[in-house]
Amino acid sequence: MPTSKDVARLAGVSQSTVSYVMSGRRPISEKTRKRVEDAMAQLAFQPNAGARALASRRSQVIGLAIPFVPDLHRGSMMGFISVIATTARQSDYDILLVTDDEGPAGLERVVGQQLVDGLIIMQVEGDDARVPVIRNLPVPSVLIGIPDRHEGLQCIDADFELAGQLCVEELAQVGHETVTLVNWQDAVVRRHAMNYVKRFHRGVDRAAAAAGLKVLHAPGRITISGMEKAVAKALEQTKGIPAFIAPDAANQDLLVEALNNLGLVLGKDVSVVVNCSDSLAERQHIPLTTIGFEPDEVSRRVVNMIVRDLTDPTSRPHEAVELVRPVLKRRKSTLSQRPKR
Amino acid sequence: MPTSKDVARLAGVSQSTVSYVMSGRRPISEKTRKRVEDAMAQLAFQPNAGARALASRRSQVIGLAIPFVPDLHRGSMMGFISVIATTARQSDYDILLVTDDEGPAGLERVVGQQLVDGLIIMQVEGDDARVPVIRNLPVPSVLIGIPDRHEGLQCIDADFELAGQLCVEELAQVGHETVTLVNWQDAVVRRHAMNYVKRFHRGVDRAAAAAGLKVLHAPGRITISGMEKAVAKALEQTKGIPAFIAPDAANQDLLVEALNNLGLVLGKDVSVVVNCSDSLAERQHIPLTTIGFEPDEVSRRVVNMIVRDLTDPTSRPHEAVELVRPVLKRRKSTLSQRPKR
DNA sequence: TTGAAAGCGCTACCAA
DNA sequence: TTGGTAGCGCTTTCAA
Repeated sequence: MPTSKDVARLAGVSQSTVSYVMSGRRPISEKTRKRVEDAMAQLAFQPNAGARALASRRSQVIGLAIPFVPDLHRGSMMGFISVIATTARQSDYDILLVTDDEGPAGLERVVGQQLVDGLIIMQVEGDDARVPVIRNLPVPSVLIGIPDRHEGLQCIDADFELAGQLCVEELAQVGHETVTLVNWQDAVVRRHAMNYVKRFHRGVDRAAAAAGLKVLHAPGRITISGMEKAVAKALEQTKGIPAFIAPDAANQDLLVEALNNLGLVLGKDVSVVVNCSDSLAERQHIPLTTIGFEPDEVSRRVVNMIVRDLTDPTSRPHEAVELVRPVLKRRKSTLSQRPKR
Repeated sequence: MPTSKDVARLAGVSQSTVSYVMSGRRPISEKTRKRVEDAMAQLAFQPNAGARALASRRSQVIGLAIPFVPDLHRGSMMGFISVIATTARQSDYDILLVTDDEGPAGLERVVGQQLVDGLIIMQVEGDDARVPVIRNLPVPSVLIGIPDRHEGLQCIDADFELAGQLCVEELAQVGHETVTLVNWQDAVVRRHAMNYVKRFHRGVDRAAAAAGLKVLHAPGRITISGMEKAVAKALEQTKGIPAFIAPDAANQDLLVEALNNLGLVLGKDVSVVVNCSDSLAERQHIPLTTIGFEPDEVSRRVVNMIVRDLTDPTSRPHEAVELVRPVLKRRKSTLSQRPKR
């Protein structure tokens, strides 16, 4: 493999000139630049990453901490990862995976070995063991998800509170007076209760209070019979035409099925609005009014945040919480337009 | 950050001794080893990856080429990635992502920069543009999927031919004389026609010939009405109780729905066997007899293949095609036990 | 069983 | 606008 020394010799310049042509860190005359670039092309030169990292103390690699148990959200996760990797490349960074089964120690390892210049942490929970660790790491990191204690950290997440609010407003607008919020399934609640689940609920409750709506809370059943019971109970306690908000993807199909089984016609006898917490694109097929997020946007923004930290030497450890706006997809046919008063 | 020089000083040995303690490449007395290890622990020493890569000419990183368009199989993909990363760590390798949108050039880049010691290529198609490129790369690589021309390459894939065969045998065993094979959806066929689609069909056709069954081919519709037409047509041409094989996940739900709509009772009026090309685990909820693959096994084996290449200096570029056996999950209730003769 | 020292290929400082 | 050169932190040969 050719080295920059070979390039320098062929171009008749010094090795440092070759280096400066690559980095652009000092002015080079058009003439020598051309000679160097020709030589590089002729030799098919590629700079050695290890040597570069050693000399410059920057690896041009970002560590991406991926969740170990991808049974929930597994589909959307993939979208995040590939967009993150693609976006990182645009700024000349590569992505190295850090799996969760190494635990927080994995983060210390890749940083300690100076394999990575920074970290992106996916699926951050309210009380996440990785958070105290990254606080003490000498590299910048950006979190996807908002931990309870996030002073001094940079986080980005979907705005679940706003999503909850929009769901309610949508239903209030067509005249509903009572809405039933179907919770996430238990596994999710257990894991993320203190995080986005809470934020979504808060958005729902506040908007309902503001609009004078009553909110019924149904548990997030994962069986059809459980769901039917929950729906029946909600119906009893609802006056006027019932309305449902179902944020958990696993429950959305069940809810529709349960309503069907009970002989309720969507958009006529009942309204349903769902929140797609993960990927909007993925659940396009659901014929419901949905509020979801563009996963690509989160990915792009998270990369931009860390790249800025990595390239801009000023403005260091500043706290920032970015919330990504949900996108509403309205399907009129699933909203009952004439609720009884 | 402490260096191996610092460790050496603290332990009162030379830097080379520290290096040999880490690599184990030469005998060290128990006494000095202890001193060095204590010093390392005391300083929380971590070797600098760049320096190590530069000096040893091995980065201990494996490049993982992930598909750009993960709309199909997106869920299972995630499982592959995390298991690959986890398994690689057991052999002290990290995983660097190479996105497909850099094209084959991305592979040349990471190898040329000596960022990676080897490559794992996911989702290889029959006629894959990356294949000619990796042939000329000076590092080992392992493919997931089998390209048409694979002389001298190391590939691993699910055994789709065997899967097709098992589907047919399962139906033959309960007495069916005609089976209808519902094709993959068009998008998949277009992309993978020459690869696993063909292999699955071959398995079906051969087993059918051997058992004296007739095979009807239905197109892989993606609308319910299209599916109903296809089913109706299949019924006309079937004598005895009809049986279906539906390998494409997207079609499986549709098929069941279409059968329902036509008033056919699964396991009584009709038998259905499906192949889950991607992840067995993911589609456990389907109440059908399925033939699928353990995605984790593919992932583990692919990593083991490349690690062996990377660590065992002998036995180089050898061709190998490993096929992973499908796993049958039988649900008696979905197989009609008394077909007419 | 251990040490000394020469690089690995690049960056960046100091001069010119 | 360019060149010379001293490292970056590790591995590995050569000697002892």
